[in-house]
Amino acid sequence: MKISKKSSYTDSQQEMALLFKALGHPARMAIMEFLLKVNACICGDIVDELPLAQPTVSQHLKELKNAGLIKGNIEGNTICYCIDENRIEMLHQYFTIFSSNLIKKDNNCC
Amino acid sequence: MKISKKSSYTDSQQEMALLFKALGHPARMAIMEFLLKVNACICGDIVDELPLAQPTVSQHLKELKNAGLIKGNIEGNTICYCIDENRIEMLHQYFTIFSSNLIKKDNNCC
DNA sequence: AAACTATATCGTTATATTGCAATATACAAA
DNA sequence: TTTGTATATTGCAATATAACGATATAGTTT
Repeated sequence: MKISKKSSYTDSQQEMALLFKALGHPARMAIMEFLLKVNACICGDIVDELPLAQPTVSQHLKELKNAGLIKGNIEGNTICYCIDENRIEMLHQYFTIFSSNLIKKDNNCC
Repeated sequence: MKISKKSSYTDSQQEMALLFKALGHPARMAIMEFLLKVNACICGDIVDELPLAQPTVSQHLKELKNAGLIKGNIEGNTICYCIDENRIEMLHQYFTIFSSNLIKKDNNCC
């Protein structure tokens, strides 16, 4: 091994990676955008909307929920899902900061 | 099969998913943030920075490059990598719009 | 040209993800 | 309480990803 090598990644890097990973599938992007479009919440309509079987949708919803990107609320028979605004704001902030750090600098290659 | 079922995802959903997927790994987040930190460009220093072997880093760089998140410039013996600002701006924009669409609405559940 | 340096590619192994049929759970309605 | 509806879980097969040693490529230096 060469010289140093950091042993691990920062908490932030790991947390952000989990968020991005959750968004890193077209079906989950479609779910997020569908939830955005239909405003409030929805449950099994997502199954009708996507070209996927119910268990597969359920699994994708679980992943989005684990990442904190959506919330689910049990209402009798159904479960009402909606986007967690805080998480979206977090992502928005991340790129605002990233972007402004980029602009300040000047690449001397590429 | 129930009623309709859209056959596929939009181009945008697929493209964004590819971007997020590329960012969905702590090593690649670390590379992006390292490139941001060191301002200009870097090549094999990333190998020293991360707890990964050279082929693994090379592979992660390739994925980031395929997603268009970074650019690589051959300079004699070395390759100088840097962030593609346009792609970052695209991501920033995405969440700006997403976020503003969210705020306008009022969830009636969750 | 030979040796060295930086990076990419190949081949392989281990692990994770995706998708779904079948089944379970839990509530609702009859 | 039986039937139906909505959702989750399980188990499995197919595929993708992550990591890395070995090796290839390409430029640099001597």
